[in-house]
Amino acid sequence: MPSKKRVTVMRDVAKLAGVSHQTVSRVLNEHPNVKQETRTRVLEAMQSLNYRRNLAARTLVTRRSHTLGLIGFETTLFGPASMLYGIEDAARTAGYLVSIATVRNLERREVLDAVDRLSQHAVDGIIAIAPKPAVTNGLLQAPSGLYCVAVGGAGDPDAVPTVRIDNAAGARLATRHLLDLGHRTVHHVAGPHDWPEAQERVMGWRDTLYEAGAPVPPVTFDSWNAEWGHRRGQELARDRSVTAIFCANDRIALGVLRALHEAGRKVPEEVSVVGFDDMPDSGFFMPPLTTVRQDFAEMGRRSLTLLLEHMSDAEDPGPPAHIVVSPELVVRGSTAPPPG
Amino acid sequence: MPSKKRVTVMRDVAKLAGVSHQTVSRVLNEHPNVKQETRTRVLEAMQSLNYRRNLAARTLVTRRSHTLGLIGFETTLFGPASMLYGIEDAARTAGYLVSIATVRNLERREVLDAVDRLSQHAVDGIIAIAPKPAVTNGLLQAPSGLYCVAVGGAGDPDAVPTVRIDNAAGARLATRHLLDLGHRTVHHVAGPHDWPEAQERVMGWRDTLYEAGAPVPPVTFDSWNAEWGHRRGQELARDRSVTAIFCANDRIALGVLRALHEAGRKVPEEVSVVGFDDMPDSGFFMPPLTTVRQDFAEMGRRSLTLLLEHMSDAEDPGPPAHIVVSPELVVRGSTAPPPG
DNA sequence: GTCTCACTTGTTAGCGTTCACAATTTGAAT
DNA sequence: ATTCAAATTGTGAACGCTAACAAGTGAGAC
Repeated sequence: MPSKKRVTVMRDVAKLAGVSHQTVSRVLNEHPNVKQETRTRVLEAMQSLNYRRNLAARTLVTRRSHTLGLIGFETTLFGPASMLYGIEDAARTAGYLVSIATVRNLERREVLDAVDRLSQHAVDGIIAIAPKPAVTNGLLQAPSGLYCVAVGGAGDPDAVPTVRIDNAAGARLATRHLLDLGHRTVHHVAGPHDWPEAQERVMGWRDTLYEAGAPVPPVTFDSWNAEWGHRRGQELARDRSVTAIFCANDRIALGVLRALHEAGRKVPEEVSVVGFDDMPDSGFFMPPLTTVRQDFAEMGRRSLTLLLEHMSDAEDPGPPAHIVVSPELVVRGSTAPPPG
Repeated sequence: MPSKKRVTVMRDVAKLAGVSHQTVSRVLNEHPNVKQETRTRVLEAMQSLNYRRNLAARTLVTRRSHTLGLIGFETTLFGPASMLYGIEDAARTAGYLVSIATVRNLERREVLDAVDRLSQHAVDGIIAIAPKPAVTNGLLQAPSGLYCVAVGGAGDPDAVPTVRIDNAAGARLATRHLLDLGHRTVHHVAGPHDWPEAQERVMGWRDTLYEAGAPVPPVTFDSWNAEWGHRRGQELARDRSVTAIFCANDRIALGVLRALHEAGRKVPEEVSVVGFDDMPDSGFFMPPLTTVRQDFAEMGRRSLTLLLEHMSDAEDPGPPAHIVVSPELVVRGSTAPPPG
């Protein structure tokens, strides 16, 4: 017969300490009105029995699971993965566990399904790594009492608290940097059309050109990967008037860099290139990439703080709060004054 | 007074359907002996009341939370992040939610702490993304009844079921490829000394050289990043006899590539370079990187399967099962026959 | 008709906490 | 000593579910 020893439970601790189970509970929850002596006695009993409280029981009665839900999309990429890390890091110190529900696409059904799974498991709140509004809209369907926050993309700001980077400002930083170096204008390789982040970067770039009175070259939206950068880079390489290219992210920049190299156009002597994100090894591209850094982990941490605040503002449903994080330009070797 | 509407509970469904709560429970758990007609009636009632069962209550009585714990290390990197994705993906289809506990270092305390957090939340099993034995050893401290599996690194094979890639085979593939191209020998830039994965790759590489009767150049262990590759690459670039370099991962390869470029040594005409991992954009390095691909997501999925099997083998504690995944060589543009 | 057995449903008792309230003790003020 | 409030502890009753058993139903065999 397999070992059938019962796990220690509050009553066992109570008996050993010579108190009632309620007193044990009070010690556990740091209730003020427990005599110091009793407290230590209980604590010792817990220690010696190696007692751990049963969170399921606690959740059942308090309706709070001390678990947070995370809805993630493309979490294998550096950005989302880092946000996840930041979120988990902050959640731990706040006494929460994080459960994840990744969505494979941004269809409404998939998102609702993720919310549903999380809410069945009684998460106290949800953070969505939400690059597209679809996710946030899904969140709104969440059963009332579930607090949500969107991070790292767009959400309807009137509906959900958000943490996002100032993409336009980042794009301005990059564009301004290139113009300041003396480039007549700056070309842009954009991300996917339906991602607000991609659009915001386009806007920041375009506005800066307008303000500087520089001509605004046509943009094409496509995707976030190196293949697209390579494809678009080949076109741009053929145009000898192109001297500065701002890419919507570092991966695109990698592709552009290669296309330029293949076309025999030197970076940064003939063409300058700027990325966005500052991925771990961007500093080792050829040449080292000048880029706009965003601190993903910090955004994750901030989003957790925001969620916790949102949760404690239970009775006071003011307008949703928003945090906008400022990006930072990292100048490396891929930018220089134009030739001639 | 804030809205105080109670959430629908099993009893409500039972009343509406005109049955007992137990019958509702049976329908929910797909118990065979429920009349078809009753079942549909209950199902309809659940639908119309938008009922979701309270998993905390269920967990309390069944002692199974349908949640799995994941202990992760450096989850922002592509490999671990992809495993996490694969695990979550498989867990979802198996009806489990995944809770994460990342460790910031591999100290014993940190790992024990993570296990503790997860077990308090009553996870049914734990998967550790465990690059170093420290993690696995921590797992062994887990309260009995908690099933553990280690993935993507080393664990004591006698103690815990594992899923790992055949690192030695991957290294052999890479080395063999270079030797077959006609290189006299192959240099290796290793990862960190205390990572079994790094050591296994060294062994595979060294064995292949031995077998081929090729000289075995000295190796240096250091870390997994591009900076190390760059540093070591500069040394190797100075040695004109070096014609082939096998790097312990793609990031190192990126650094090596740049060092060679800076030293004016052409890849692949003068020096061939091979990586390991096949990161998303390795195909857009300059030149496109020949590398050894490992399917991280698949490893994640396999580890989940293994865990589930392990859990159902409750009464039959045979020796731990192991899955070894074979890597695959992806030939791109960074390898060619030696000059001359 | 009645007996048996399989099928279907209902009843009761927990699972391990916390909550609300009652009961007791303490300590200082009268 | 007496009193009253504050501090401390204890007592039941939930929380929403499943397990175990009891009970009712109907069909087929005699």
